[in-house]
Amino acid sequence: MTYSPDEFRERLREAGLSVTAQRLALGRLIFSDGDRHVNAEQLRAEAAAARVKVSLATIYNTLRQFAAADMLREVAVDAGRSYFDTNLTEHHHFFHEDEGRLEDIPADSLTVSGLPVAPDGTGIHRVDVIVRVRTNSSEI
Amino acid sequence: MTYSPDEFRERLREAGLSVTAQRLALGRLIFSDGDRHVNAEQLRAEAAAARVKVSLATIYNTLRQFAAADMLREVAVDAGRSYFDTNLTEHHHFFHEDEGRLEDIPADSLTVSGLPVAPDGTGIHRVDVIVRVRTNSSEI
DNA sequence: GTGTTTGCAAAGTGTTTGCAATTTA
DNA sequence: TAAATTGCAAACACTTTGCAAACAC
Repeated sequence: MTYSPDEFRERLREAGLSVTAQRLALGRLIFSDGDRHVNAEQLRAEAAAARVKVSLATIYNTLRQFAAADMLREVAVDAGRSYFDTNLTEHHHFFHEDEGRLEDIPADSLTVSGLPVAPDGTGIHRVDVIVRVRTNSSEI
Repeated sequence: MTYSPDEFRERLREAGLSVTAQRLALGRLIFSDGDRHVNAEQLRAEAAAARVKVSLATIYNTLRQFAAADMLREVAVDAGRSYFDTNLTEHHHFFHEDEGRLEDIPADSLTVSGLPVAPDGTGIHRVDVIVRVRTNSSEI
């Protein structure tokens, strides 16, 4: 996902969030570069590198708020950390277990067929496919 | 998965784990009832209910050791908790988001086709399909 | 001006670890 | 009796929260 500065302000307003320096700065870091995956710690490092002054608490709150506003999608791959994806279209993920890194798999290169009916009283909210990959042990 | 008492002792030895009262008791709780999903907190509650004396630290260590010994498979569905599955055969999961509960989807009722090649230098370790379901909002 | 947001530090959750006492092999 | 395991409490990683000061509208 990518927003123009104006679109992004607009998007914040739609979400009922006021336009603050922190949200603009984090939004720029998160959304300026096409589809990507972030977690709080990475974002803190990027903010530091870009000399953006934001507290870690605000980073967490912002990620949560953006996810609640459907500007980010949370991806559960690791019991330890939360990852957020800027790509909101249907697609799946490679998870590099060695590096703790996510990579998109375009929706059309992978098909889930024969999806079972959801158990009684429930409806399908989402289907996540995580292809866990590992670095090949070096060969001769 | 289910083990007879002797099989279970044997399985522990294969894994290089000594046979202790705690591992037997937890093993009984985990593996006595066909395929199931556990997390540490649930197991603690079950142990308490069964008047099994085990510390929470031992529960965590045991779950980790059983997973390392391929007696359990860890399933990542939630950034908060770790879930462990006794079903080691190929299959997938419903995750009941409202209840934080896993349910098996038999392997043959769902097919993933067109699996992409793993990125250069990596190999596929596992493919996890999580079908996230939610309780239907009550209708009129 | 009023309500929202920020940042800090403190608290919270789930998990791991150091170490003395206990148990297993 | 040597090595492994347990339980406790302390430490840990990640995340959330309470509240006063700062900011948006």
